[in-house]
Amino acid sequence: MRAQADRISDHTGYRLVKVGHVAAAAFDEALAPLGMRPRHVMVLEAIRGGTLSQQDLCQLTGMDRTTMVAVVDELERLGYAHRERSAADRRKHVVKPTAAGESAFEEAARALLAAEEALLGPLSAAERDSLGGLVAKLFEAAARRPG
Amino acid sequence: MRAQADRISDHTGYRLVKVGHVAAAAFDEALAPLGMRPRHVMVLEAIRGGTLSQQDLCQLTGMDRTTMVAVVDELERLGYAHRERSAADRRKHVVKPTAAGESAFEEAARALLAAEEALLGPLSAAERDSLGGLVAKLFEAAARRPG
DNA sequence: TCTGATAATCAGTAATACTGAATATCAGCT
DNA sequence: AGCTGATATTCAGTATTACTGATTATCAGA
Repeated sequence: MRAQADRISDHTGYRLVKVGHVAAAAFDEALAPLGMRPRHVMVLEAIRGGTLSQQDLCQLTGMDRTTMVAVVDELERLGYAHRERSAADRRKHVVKPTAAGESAFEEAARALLAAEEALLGPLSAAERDSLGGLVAKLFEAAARRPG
Repeated sequence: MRAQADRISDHTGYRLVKVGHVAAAAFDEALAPLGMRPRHVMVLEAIRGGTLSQQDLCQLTGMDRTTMVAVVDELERLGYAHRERSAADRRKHVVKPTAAGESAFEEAARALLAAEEALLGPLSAAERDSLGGLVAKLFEAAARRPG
């Protein structure tokens, strides 16, 4: 009747935090050869197709506006994107991918997928599906909260 | 046959990172009224019973030695622990809890448990068990890695 | 043509986690 | 006893992160 863990480090919450850190480090490492971090890939993904200002990108990704300035700076420096002033609203900087940026995104997406494969390697296919569903539930519940 | 998510933000790996952040923030918030953070509680927990030096605590918790100095400083300032020079090895500072520290740990453990309850609230009991098992597997696999 | 709001940028700040150096002490060898 | 290399703790300094607040340019509406 008593399934409660004694030590804090045996609790699911603690382990969720740790696994999140490990996953974040793995994704950083997977993208390091490309000179990017996950946030850059998120932006490259978002600007495929759409015409998005930095502010739009902030809302889509949850990044701070000042962080977004730096991320777009870096994507420009890498030759993966460039800013254009919006003709409709000249306050806005529309961020557009370059051809190199589009293929860099493809490569980064593959690298992230491989890192995720390695991360979830200890789990069977059924277990991964199960984990995906459970984490999605927690994710959506968290998204509905103020934070 | 194709269960792969299109967007990065739909992947389990990305969500694991996010959920980890949310959990960490929830634990910080739960302990804020006590003037502590999870790392302080980890140390308070470890020093119940055992006779541990700061170095021992570093190995148990994974914290850096310089971080541990600050954590023990803060526990002393709160009146929850104090350093004693080890008689056996005078290089070592044995960290011992005060009576106030022991009850503060109990209260902190309750606060963390409540925060975990809230975090896992969206899941049924069966789902929590399932998540706990899956996260434990990932956690142990990560612990075996060099990082 | 004002007024208040919004977009992007920049400068400065606070927190985090670390590296490397300094000090004190130990354990083993001669 | 005295020397050598290693260990425990501490401190100072560094790099990174994520932010707040101020600034400039532009917009939309009275």
